[in-house]
Amino acid sequence: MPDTRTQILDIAERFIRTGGYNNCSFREIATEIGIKSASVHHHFPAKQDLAVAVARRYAKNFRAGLGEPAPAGKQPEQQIALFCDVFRSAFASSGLACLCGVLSSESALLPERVQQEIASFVDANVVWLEQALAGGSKKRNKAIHQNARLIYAALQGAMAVARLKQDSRWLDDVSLAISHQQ
Amino acid sequence: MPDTRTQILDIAERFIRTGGYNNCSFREIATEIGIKSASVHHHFPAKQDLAVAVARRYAKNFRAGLGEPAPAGKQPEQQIALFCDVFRSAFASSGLACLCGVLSSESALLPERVQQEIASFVDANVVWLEQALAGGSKKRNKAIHQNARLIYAALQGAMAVARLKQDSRWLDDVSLAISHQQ
DNA sequence: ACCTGAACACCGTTCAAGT
DNA sequence: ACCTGAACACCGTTCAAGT
Repeated sequence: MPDTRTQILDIAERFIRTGGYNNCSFREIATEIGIKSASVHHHFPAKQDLAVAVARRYAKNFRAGLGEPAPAGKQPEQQIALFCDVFRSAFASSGLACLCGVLSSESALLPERVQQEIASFVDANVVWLEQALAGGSKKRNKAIHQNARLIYAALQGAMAVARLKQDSRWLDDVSLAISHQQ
Repeated sequence: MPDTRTQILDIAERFIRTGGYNNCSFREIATEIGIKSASVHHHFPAKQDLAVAVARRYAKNFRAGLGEPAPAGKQPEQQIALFCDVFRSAFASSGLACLCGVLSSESALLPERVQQEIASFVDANVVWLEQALAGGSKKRNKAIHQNARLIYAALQGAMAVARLKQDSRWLDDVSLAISHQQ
């Protein structure tokens, strides 16, 4: 049995990745654990503190899963395929979206600290993709820069539509289109 | 001065495109117009009725803006550029996201009728892109199918990040990457 | 047809109080 | 340190009542 703080983070992450910031309620978290909502505030004073903590933990796990920096000595195609597979397996196993994708599209209603946390996670992902596309070398050019953004944006968009239509083929098709253009 | 119903639709669309479904409140709409929230329910009995009406009107305007079906006799590159520009000019002029992109990433918390409305709007967009990529001919193949999905997903994702970072270059970069791979 | 006030169960947040 | 009950202003929704 994880401690209360970890339970709160787990449940909050699930709520946010399911339906966004407003779908994550202190009262529902409390009910699921079996405490009162005021007790959740003891661990995370305000909702933005909880969201920032969820985002930090999520980013750390995501980076650990990918390997950081992008593992050298592999072909760019393999690394890009690995990146795509993170999204595809998340959808296949849990149906949960990327925390980042959900919160990005809600950014206007997020506290600024939460926005900044999500923004730096996006940056980290794009840097990873640029490393992967450069194949471990130091070269960076406009094509790599734009292509990394394209891949990241397309996966976020495809994840959203796959969840909307409950159809993993959207993620499959976009992953294939990405790999074909390498 | 538009009628009350139109005012409600206008304000609701702005709220949803700013921060999603939960960011759109009957009470706030009512306050902005100068009536009571119970009066808004006279025009739209439940929130899902309002959301469906907003989605229908939005989809109609979007299609009218693009020209439907994709105007024949133009080069695919020009038509794809046109599609990208819809997103870029929406961001530049109003900072508002695509209604669809916002609601897609929240789909788990939407009433099913709203989900279906958004899903069919996505379909219409992809069909438009497939027509554009096929250059007016009847030919459809896997590459066109996947590419249309890639373009749509990438623009939705890029819009989300552009709003998160308040940086239109994300949309510019992704539009360029899309045009380069044609 | 259009609007309102009042009620209901929800929400985040605060705070004094308990252990 | 961790939890609670009670209060506050918010939310969608309903409904009887007004014009």
